[in-house]
Amino acid sequence: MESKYNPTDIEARWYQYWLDNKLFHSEPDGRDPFTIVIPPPNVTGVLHMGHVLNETIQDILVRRARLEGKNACWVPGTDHASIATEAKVIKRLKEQGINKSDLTREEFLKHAWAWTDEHGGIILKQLRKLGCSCDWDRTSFTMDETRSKAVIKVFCDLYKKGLIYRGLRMVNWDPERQTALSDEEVIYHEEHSKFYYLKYRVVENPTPSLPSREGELPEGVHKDDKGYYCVVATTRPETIFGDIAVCINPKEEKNQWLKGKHVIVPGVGRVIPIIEDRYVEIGFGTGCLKVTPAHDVNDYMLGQKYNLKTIDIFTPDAHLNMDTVEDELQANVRKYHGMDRFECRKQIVEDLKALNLVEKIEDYDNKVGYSERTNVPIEPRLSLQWFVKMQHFADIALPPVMNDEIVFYPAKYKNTYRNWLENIKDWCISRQLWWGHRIPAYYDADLLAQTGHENYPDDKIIVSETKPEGNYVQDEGALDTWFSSWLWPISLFDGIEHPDNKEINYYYPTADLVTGPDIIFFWVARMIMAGYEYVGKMPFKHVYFTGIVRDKLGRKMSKSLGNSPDPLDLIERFGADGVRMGILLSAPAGNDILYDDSLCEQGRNFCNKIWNCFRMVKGLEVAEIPQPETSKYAIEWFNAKLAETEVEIADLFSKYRLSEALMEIYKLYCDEFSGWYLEMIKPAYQQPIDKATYEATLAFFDRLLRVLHPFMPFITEELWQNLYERKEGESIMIASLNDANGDAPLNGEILKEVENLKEIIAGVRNARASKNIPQKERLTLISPEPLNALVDKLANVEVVVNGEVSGNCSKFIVGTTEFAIPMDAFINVDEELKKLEADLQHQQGFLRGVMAKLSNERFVANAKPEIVDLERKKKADAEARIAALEEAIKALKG
RNA sequence: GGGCGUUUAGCUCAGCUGGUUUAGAGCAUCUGCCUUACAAGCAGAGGGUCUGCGGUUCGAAUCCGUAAACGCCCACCA
Repeated sequence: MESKYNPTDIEARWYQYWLDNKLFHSEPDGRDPFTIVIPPPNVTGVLHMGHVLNETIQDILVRRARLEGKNACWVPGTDHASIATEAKVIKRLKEQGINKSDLTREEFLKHAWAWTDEHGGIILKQLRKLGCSCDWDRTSFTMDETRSKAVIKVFCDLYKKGLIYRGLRMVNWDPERQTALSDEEVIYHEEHSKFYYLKYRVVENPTPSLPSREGELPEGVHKDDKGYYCVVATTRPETIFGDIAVCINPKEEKNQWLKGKHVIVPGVGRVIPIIEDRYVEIGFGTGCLKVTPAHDVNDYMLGQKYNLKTIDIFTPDAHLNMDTVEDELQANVRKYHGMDRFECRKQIVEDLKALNLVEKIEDYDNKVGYSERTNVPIEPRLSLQWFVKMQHFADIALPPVMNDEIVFYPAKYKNTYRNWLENIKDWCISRQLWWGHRIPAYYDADLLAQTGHENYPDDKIIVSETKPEGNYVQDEGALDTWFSSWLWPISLFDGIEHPDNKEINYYYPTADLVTGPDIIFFWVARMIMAGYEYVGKMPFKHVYFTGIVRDKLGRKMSKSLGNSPDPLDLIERFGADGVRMGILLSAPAGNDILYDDSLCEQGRNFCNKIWNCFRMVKGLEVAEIPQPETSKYAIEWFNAKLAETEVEIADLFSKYRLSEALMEIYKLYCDEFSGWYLEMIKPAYQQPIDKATYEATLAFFDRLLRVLHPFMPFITEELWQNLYERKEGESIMIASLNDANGDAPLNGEILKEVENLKEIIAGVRNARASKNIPQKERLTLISPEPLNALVDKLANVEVVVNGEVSGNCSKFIVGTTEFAIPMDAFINVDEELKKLEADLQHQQGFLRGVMAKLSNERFVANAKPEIVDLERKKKADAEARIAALEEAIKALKG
């Protein structure tokens, strides 16, 4: 065996072995189920560090459950990612010189499926490299037959229940992809923009009393050589073509003079009324708000309230459409026709400046909504869309999380969840896209020709899983991707089409969901809703929210920054086990993780350490010789240590503190097993080991491997297979933790004893280190009491009980016991004194602290008796130590 | 503008209902060692007035209040 672990071949070999033996596959049986459904990655996506974190955690949970004897089932699959995939397909078509608009829906879908087949599933292949133990036989796709049927059935069902409706609403419009988006798909960015103060001339003459003496105008009243005007501040001057009113707050003093007047939209010439509504905030801006009902959510609200007309001045791709402006004004606005909205903004401001209709321009920071997918500013747009009524769903989904039937890790996300559900808005589920589940709504073709979509009567819409007989046309829209995702834990087991089937009854509710907090609304909340609506039960019992993977400077990993390493490359360099350890090591639930390659390096080094432990153990020559007492003792101790750590790890698992569990195991291997146990039982150079010790050591190794296996599946399988003769088909994957645990009682006494021995040994090593005495040189250790022979073995000292302490000695104290190492040739009295005195000072300080408490009557009176007793013991111990130190110092000086 | 979270060693974090030898881990650093499993290693060491201020208490990193910094989520101020 090489002295370095070489993961590449080993990983490929064992993954194939697991596949060949169908060890990932699950069927319902008599065991307890443990189910995880994968958060389906985008079908055409590639593996990034976020996936590595997420999937590693899931694999750890699944593998652990398997070792615990549960029937673990991890269902993989991919998401069709409607808008993202459609964008990629369009981009590719463009590269081939094809425009989407030149294709029919069917032609486009052919291209999309071709793309999906070509790129789909790459990410699932990559998961295998990571070691993920998914049940690949169950691989699903949100647009495969079963999942699609479920989506359509649910749509029809909710429509029948009156929970889905069609309506003309102001929605978030993505002008790039030309589709509606849900509120959740809009991301707001703070932006440095401008506040444009525009002059709206007042048509009527002001009341004669208005101008004050000496030509001074009251606040809010403006006049120039062309007459009176009011000032409207806006961040979006390009929308003035759609202005239909100017709104003031009826209570605002400075704008009283405008009541009942009309003003002229600058540059456009439209005469519009001044309206009054308390919505306008007093004191903000000029107090005059331009009302553009077609292009702003609040303006739309005002428009509805005052029955204003709407003029939509944008095309679906957010270019100016002047055809909607009144004929008599066309001459004024025609030049803007077809302009891009931002280009138009510049132009209109220039033109208004030339007309002296711009009062001023100020810098202004405001929030602008961007499309999550295309990163283009959202245009609020009035359009006919499909919605899910959400109040019902909020009502059924809130209580189980708030009362911890579904447990969130970390719990802080309960707040976020509640906040969203308590302010729930209806969910816009229709998208003007082709790639996705087509909305199963049908319109009578003749009637539609007469009415158009907007005026088509609702009661004539047929919503059906199959196309109705006759001349019907189907709705052009597709459904939001999340409308299929929210069914995922149910539809994976065909629980929508066939409720009560064997699989759904066995695997549902699933055990854990592992996902990022960024999709708590998109996905987690909605799955809970669908779960209760369609199965009547929660979809999962625990939700583990991972953090966001950042680089070591704290920046989010992104393609554009180029700070995201390629996981496959990392696996190549450090091994999958190393990468898994690296990503997990500093990833407590909910905290962002600052990724750095050095973490994977630590993972790789750990693999190497385990590898060498194995080499050492298997390299031992076994002989029929008596077992040394020290080995017997070491075995007894390590048995207790292992049992203690196993309990600790189980506890950490139950709290989902996986990185801490891994750290415990790491220390168990490196410090306890390798650093202490193996040194304790190691035979002298080129000597054989006795059989009993050897067997016990192999058994320990077996247990160690099992407890580590969920974290590092490959190296543990490799070593486990080589530890004993194994039969074909055997695997550590399906070994049982319980078998390995045995029923080792926790021997607390020996654990304490060995900690004490370790301190004594460390004391000797310390003395050696500071005096530069090599390990080979045998020393004498004077002890007031007999010591376990392990001290001799590990510290290379001859223990003399109550030997005479004369001449120069290096002294140290463990607990309250003083030890001395005669070493007159090497001693430096000054240094030794310094050390002892420092210790003495520390002890005295400590004692003062204890005494302060004990001499405080109120402490003695109020504190719990056991606490007081403890302080008394501390006092006694400290005093004993101080006495020992003082004596040692005296002897040294003497 | 609301809400939530964080602030402990150079870095990343534990420290659960206040008391357990005057704060722990891993990494990094420093000092010795190529010691017969492992230099991707071993043995040792240094390093923190627990963000500031105030309070409760016999006793506070821990509970309460307050301030600051950072982060996240939500919200229609043009």
